[in-house]
Amino acid sequence: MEGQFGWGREEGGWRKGPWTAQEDKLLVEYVRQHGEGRWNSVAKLTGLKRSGKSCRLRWVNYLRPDLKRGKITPQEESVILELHALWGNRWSTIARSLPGRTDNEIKNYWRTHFKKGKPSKNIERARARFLKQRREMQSQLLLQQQQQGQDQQQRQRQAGDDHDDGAVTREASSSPAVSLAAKHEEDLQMLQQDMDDLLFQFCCPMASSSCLLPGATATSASASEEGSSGDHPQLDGGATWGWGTLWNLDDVVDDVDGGACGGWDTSLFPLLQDQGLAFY
DNA sequence: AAAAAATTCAACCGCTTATTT
DNA sequence: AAAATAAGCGGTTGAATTTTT
Repeated sequence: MEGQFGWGREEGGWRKGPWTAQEDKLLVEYVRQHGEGRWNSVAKLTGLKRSGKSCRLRWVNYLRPDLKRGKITPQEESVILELHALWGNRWSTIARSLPGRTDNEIKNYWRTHFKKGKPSKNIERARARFLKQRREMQSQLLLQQQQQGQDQQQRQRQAGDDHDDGAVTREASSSPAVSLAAKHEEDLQMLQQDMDDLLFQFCCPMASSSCLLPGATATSASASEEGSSGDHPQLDGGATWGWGTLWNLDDVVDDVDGGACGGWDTSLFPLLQDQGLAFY
């Protein structure tokens, strides 16, 4: 099928380009026998003419059995958006929260769907999903509150049968149920603010001054749009998207050891927690 | 119907970080 | 302790595919 093109020929002893089914088979068999790792010995032991680097990449991004094939779901997309807002282009870190997805896949997804300069239908769809998700959370919360209110009234009535006073004020100030609800609402409000900021960025690309991150400075914001040299960074009118401010967090979030995310209140992202996804 | 443009994504590269010798 | 090797990461590329004109 291939080989007739320049792509896929040998170079410096190593084959390059797309993998054939036979090559895949060899690699899979190697991993079955020897486990993951020691990629440089794949060539020695199997005769496969691929560099260790290439073998590792093929395994990690394509052959691994725990990979989830198929399209990114709306839920996954939400997670990607939230985590990218948190961590910027730390694709592997983001990937850790999406079982079965590779950093490469997420990176590709982000670039094709949300990269600046491509304000497309995709963004509109994402926006619509954001709004929908928000509405759902809102109504859910409302329902919860109503239910809690009813419970409370009931309890008050019961308490009122014995002692008519005191119970109400105590309830309001120290009941765990109430403070929990308040906390939840606080979280929701903060999330909504985040979403709004995000949407604002989506809708008003030129308004780059606002920043989600406490303590983030605008110093590097205008300087370079995430490092990519000026190939297609500009919108038709010459306006650039303001992502730089939002996404380049390396200076802000200094992960001290192994990608730990110091100082972030994870309750800001209830979506992730609801889905049982891990924070680092 | 076909040519052009846009999109997708697997695989590459160079660089950094971790591990081994 | 340091040099060598391996693994990991993020940016970029370009062939194949899909969509638009």
